[in-house]
Amino acid sequence: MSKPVTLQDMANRLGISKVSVSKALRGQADIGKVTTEKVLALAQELGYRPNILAQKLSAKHTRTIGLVVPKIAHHFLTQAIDAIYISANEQNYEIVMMVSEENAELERKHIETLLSMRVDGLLISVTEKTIETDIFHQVVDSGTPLVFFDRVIEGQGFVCIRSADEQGAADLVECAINKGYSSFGHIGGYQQVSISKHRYHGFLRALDAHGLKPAEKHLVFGGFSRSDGISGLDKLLEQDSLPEIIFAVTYPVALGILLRSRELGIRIPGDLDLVCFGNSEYNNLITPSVTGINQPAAEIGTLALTHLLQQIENPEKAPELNIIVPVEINQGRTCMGPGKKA
Amino acid sequence: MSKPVTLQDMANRLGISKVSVSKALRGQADIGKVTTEKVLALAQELGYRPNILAQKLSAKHTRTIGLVVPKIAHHFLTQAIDAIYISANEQNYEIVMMVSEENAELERKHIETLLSMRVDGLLISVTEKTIETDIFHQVVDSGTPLVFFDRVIEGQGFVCIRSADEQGAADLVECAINKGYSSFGHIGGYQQVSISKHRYHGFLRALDAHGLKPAEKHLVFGGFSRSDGISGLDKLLEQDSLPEIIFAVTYPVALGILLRSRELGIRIPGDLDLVCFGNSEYNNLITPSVTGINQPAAEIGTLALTHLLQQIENPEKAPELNIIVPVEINQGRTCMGPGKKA
DNA sequence: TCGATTTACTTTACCGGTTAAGTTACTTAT
DNA sequence: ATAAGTAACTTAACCGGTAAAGTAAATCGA
Repeated sequence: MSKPVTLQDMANRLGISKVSVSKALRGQADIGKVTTEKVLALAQELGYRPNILAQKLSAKHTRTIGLVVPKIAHHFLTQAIDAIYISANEQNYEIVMMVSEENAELERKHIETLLSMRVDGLLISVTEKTIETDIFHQVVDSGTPLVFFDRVIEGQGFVCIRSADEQGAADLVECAINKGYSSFGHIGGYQQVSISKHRYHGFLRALDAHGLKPAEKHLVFGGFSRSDGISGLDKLLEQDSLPEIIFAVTYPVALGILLRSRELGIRIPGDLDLVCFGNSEYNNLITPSVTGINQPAAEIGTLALTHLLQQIENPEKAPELNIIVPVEINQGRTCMGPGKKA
Repeated sequence: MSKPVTLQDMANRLGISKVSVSKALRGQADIGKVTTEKVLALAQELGYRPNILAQKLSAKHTRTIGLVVPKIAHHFLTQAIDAIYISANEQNYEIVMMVSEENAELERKHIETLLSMRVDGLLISVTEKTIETDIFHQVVDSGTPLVFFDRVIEGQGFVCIRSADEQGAADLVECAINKGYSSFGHIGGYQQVSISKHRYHGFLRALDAHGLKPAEKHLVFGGFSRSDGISGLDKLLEQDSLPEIIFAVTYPVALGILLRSRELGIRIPGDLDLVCFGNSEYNNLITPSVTGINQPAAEIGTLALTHLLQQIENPEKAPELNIIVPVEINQGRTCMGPGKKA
């Protein structure tokens, strides 16, 4: 349990000042060759490791980025986080990630902690329950660059990077319409969350463009997970009829629908068809594979970091910016045309 | 871009010393009620946030744990990480996670950085390529508590927490033997990695107990990912015959085998059967679902953190400890008995 | 009534680095 | 010969906190 070696320790041993040691380690020119080599050798021998806390305390910036995500066991986020870590590493920045567990209060607490750590910037994907936005304004006002990604807060002057939720949903529904479907249902997310709203709007827009309208009874709103898909389908089954096809707000919701329908003997595709926003690495292994949307998670993560670093290096207050990254349709076997089995 | 407020700033404004401000903020008894309230009010007004770097610099410990994982887009690890974050948060510890990307050199670099950050302890799951162990010994020798989880380093005096790899593999293979299989292949991991070795040994032990032995040509060793399953199957196909059933070292490897066999028109189950160590949340949606092993990821994560915190609070050098958490078989449809289709 | 407490602060020192501003001996240019 | 440089260090000061020791005024006890 020996205390770590400090500059002073080494200085004492060599009979020089700690500043000389510090300079020698950093290869500054005003330390003699002989001394420098002695210092380097001793550092090696004693296993000297600079105290980063001390270094950062006197430095102007910390080369540390705070990352706040609602959860990590989530296909999209996992990929985005991965990309962020990789890019940050390349740029020699450290990431301190905190998980808000879909809890707005914890999210706030984490942000405070990260500010206290004097991170150079923050990357945030908000919880599904975040409503208060004053903390985010505080962050920006205090001069800390902030970029939202995926789950963003729009219209309040922030920098936001997200998937083309509305356009993607519209394209997907359009694609279904072109295959001949005319009766659509939606199992959506809470409407205060930006992605839920966008996806629902895209759904309505595409239908509207073809003179279609979903039946009130075919619309259900809830959370983003598998269980919400299960309960969503159950709610639809309480009605007197099912739509031909359901647009699910997330991939897990679609899986919930798939599972529940299997239990109930409803064939998908055939009795009921299905599209969703999102995908998973397992999709081409499940039967039926779900027709959905590929989100460029890695790209969004990298882009978010890039924009953040840009702000950090360019310390003027960034104006509101909404970057919307296009998505693509992933053809599965749950949307083959009305009444057709795969 | 205003500089953050410091104790000194507030002290100047109030005409008292910064130490008084510090004490007031921490509610120490030797500051008068009136002053304390003034300080609290001013702190609120100015949005004071203590500089954690400075706090930690003078404190003996940092209440920070370093976490090093080989990757995050990995079912088991994602769950374990999640559990670690949750427990750490409960215990008021911060986690700094670094991702080694299955790269031993990066792993080493990350560990150095974490030590430089003066973390109170380290939680490590090693890369699939880690061979050199001197850095880990350095960590322990320097007095920093260290706990390995999942991918551990055994027999070198460390504290390790992992799944019952050998027993689980043996049980799984035993179960297959009881269904009538007698010709086994293995697509395994690099043998320097503990879990690869254990799973392979469990495989051999179960076979041996029944007087069976795998053919040399039916053994392939490589990495842990889907691509390794694909290339592994390809290697087996270069031989003159396939085994009846393959034991894959991880779930992703099993998926790789599944994908490749589908491409090649090899029916699983039927032409070739399959079991593996591991599982995923999508397994019961995949056709065929893979017969495998459920690992208690969250439990292992929590346990690892618990043991680490125990060491931190109890600073005697921990003796070697190997905690092996039991696993269970998850019945899928890829091991129904020799030659049977699901 | 005077030393002993108590109250409410302040001063000093330290955590382990970095930067800026000296200092000293040795060269070099004129 | 002497001002001016230069090489190789050292000292002082700062980053923003915390702990320990010091101090002055007010209160207390016998």
